[in-house]
Amino acid sequence: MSRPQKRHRSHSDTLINTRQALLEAVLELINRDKSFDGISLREVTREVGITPGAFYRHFPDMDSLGLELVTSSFSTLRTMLITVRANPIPEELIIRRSVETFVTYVRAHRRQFQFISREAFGGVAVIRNAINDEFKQLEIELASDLARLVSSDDWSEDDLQMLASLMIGSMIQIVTQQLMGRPRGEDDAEIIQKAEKQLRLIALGANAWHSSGAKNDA
Amino acid sequence: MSRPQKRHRSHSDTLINTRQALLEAVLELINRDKSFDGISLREVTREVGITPGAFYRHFPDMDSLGLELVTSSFSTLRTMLITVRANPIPEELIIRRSVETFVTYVRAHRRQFQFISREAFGGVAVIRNAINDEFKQLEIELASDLARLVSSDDWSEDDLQMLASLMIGSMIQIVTQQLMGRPRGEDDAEIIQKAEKQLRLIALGANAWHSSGAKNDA
DNA sequence: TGTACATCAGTGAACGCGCGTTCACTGATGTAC
DNA sequence: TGTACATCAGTGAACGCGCGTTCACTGATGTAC
Repeated sequence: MSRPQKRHRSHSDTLINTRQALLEAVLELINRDKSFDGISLREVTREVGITPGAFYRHFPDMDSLGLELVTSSFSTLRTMLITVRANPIPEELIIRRSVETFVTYVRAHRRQFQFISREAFGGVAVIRNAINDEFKQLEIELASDLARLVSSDDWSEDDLQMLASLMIGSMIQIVTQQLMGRPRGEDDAEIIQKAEKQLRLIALGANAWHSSGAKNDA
Repeated sequence: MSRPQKRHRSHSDTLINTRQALLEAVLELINRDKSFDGISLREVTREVGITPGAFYRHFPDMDSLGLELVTSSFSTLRTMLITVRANPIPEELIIRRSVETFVTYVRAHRRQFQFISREAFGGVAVIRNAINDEFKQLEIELASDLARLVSSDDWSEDDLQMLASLMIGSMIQIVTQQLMGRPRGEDDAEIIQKAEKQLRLIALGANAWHSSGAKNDA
């Protein structure tokens, strides 16, 4: 735990560092079972080791800090998705490898994913909405990826959107289940296996979808 | 909004009523975009119109009140699931009717479902864990229901559990999407259609599952 | 029916505490000459 | 290279406020006789 600063820091030292430390302090406090809603500005500065007033050199208020955390966390999430897609994988293994990458990545960036999954439904409207806008965006991107993968005249735009939403939804479910388990989970293997099965079942459903006429009798 | 009491209430009047009012006040405050974590005892008593000290006549602390809210909300949820299963429905319509019932029920009990979906991933560990225990229980119940529906030697216990978890997960996803939309949503029809499609796709996947050998190559 | 008494939900004042925000300040750094 | 000055992250004290919890109390009700 950090002690109060006894001397003034140089500003080239800290202009970037303190700002970063404030962001990370919030992640740390969320990791210790707080809601963003329940974290005080003073707690955050205490964690970093600066006086409360110094907070205002970096952010106008806590909400602004929270919004920046949303942006940077989703940037991490996007990096992961690019990683997943970049590796050319034999079709046979695409689901398993994707799930493995995903679960590994979540474990490596535990606190950011914890922030997103906790605040996606949380009490601070401005942050909740920002997170859900980002998820909507991910769904749109995934839908356009899927359009390239399937023979697209079998799928309406609406149905692709629906499928993308189901997949992102399952992904969210997997993360939250992983994060809910005990911190240093070695039962990752179990989660991977379950998630893989669920995605495989969805893939089977998608396969059957375009040939079943199910899309037309709604 | 309630005004402060000017007279003492009789205790037969209130023994039950004030207690109920405290529970509902928390739901109301959550509906106004707070996290349980960010709601103060004084806010709750102010909402009800009693002095802060009177809170302790009904609950030892806020956490106890929260846990009771979990219990009563899940009792509402179970009642709904019984409603869904009770009506004998032609197989053809089972998904559509279930989704319709579900969405209607969620709208009618908006605040309780809002509480569950917000606090399921929220910052108060004791409440988050209580909610997730309840969800686990629902999955087990659903899995045993499914065991009766499918020819059960085609499905391992593990896979039934996996399917139940996927279905409950989709359900949660549907609720949160519905609650995220604007309060008096007339776009319920749109949500119903999307949710129905997603569950139909999962059903197709489940159908393909036992005949595909997918369950064996994990 | 009338009276004395026990029960107990709610009162209101008090407490010490942590909160967000403000402000004049300090002192290390980078820059201009 | 040495000096004077501007910049600005962080200080520390102060403010008024809402918080959770305690406690002796009040007064409406139900009950025993």
